[in-house]
Amino acid sequence: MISTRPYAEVLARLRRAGLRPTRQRLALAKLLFESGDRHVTAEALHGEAEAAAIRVSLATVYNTLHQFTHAGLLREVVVDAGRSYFDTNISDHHHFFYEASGRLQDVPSAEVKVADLPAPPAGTEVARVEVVIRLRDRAS
Amino acid sequence: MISTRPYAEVLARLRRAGLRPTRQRLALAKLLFESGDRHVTAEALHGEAEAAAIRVSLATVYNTLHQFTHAGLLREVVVDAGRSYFDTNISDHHHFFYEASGRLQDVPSAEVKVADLPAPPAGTEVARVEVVIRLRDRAS
DNA sequence: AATCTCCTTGGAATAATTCTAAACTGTTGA
DNA sequence: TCAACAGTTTAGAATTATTCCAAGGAGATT
Repeated sequence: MISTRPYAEVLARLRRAGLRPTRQRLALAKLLFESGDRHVTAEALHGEAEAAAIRVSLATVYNTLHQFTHAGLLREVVVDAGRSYFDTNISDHHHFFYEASGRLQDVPSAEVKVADLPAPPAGTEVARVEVVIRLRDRAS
Repeated sequence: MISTRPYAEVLARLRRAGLRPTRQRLALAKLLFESGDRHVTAEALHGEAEAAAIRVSLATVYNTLHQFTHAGLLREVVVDAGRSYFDTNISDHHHFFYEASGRLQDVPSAEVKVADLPAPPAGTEVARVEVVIRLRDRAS
């Protein structure tokens, strides 16, 4: 039964990433990774934690999101000035961005073909190619 | 002679965009549009203006960048959390982003092929497709 | 030149994020 | 089991980028 060991899975995930499994990290990891692919901001995750009666400071939420990102558990996506989104889907994929609502949505990499990329300038290498499809409400 | 009417060109550009050609807008437009394709932040442009002995407040730089963007003279590019870049190249193209230095560089749209875009969700239309090639320094 | 509207300004306000120093806790080794 | 260390968390201050505001200034039109 999963419910008898509710933290086993996220605990293993943290250990694999070499992160000390503290209460806060376990709780945040649970929120992040146990409900499918998500795109959260620090504020939003902090709000969820509060709603779930988990006491975590906003600073810790920021720390944790960045640590998870460095550990490869999350991906940071920048689409909106002055707001960072963290994506629990770390596989190769792209995004729809709803400009009106600020919502992000995954687009499987299979549904977009990016070809003929120019060679990276000397001394650099490609860290990632991001495709953002910005959507606006259709007038009509 | 161009030098006898140094503002004629930017003045015409502002008029075409329906923007009242004030001293500040003229000066900023000159900085922006008379040296090829550029990617500036508000702070950077404000610094340039100061260096050129043009007295403009930072608030006006922000106002102007947004007005130019709405008028189609600039394009806003978001690649870096908490920092907006304004691109004087408004033609269809993409970007290299040097993560180490925060520099942006144009990539002609002809050099990247994006195909098989998924259809935009119902009620929306594609405002723009942005491809950002994130570069890191090559370790070696 | 009068007038109207739009623009610019400095400074305060806001928002997102980072910093800091002190208190706390998971882990390790005895 | 417990001491002790290193890594973690915290509240609140600090920082950064940007926006807001109210008042004065300046293009445009007559």
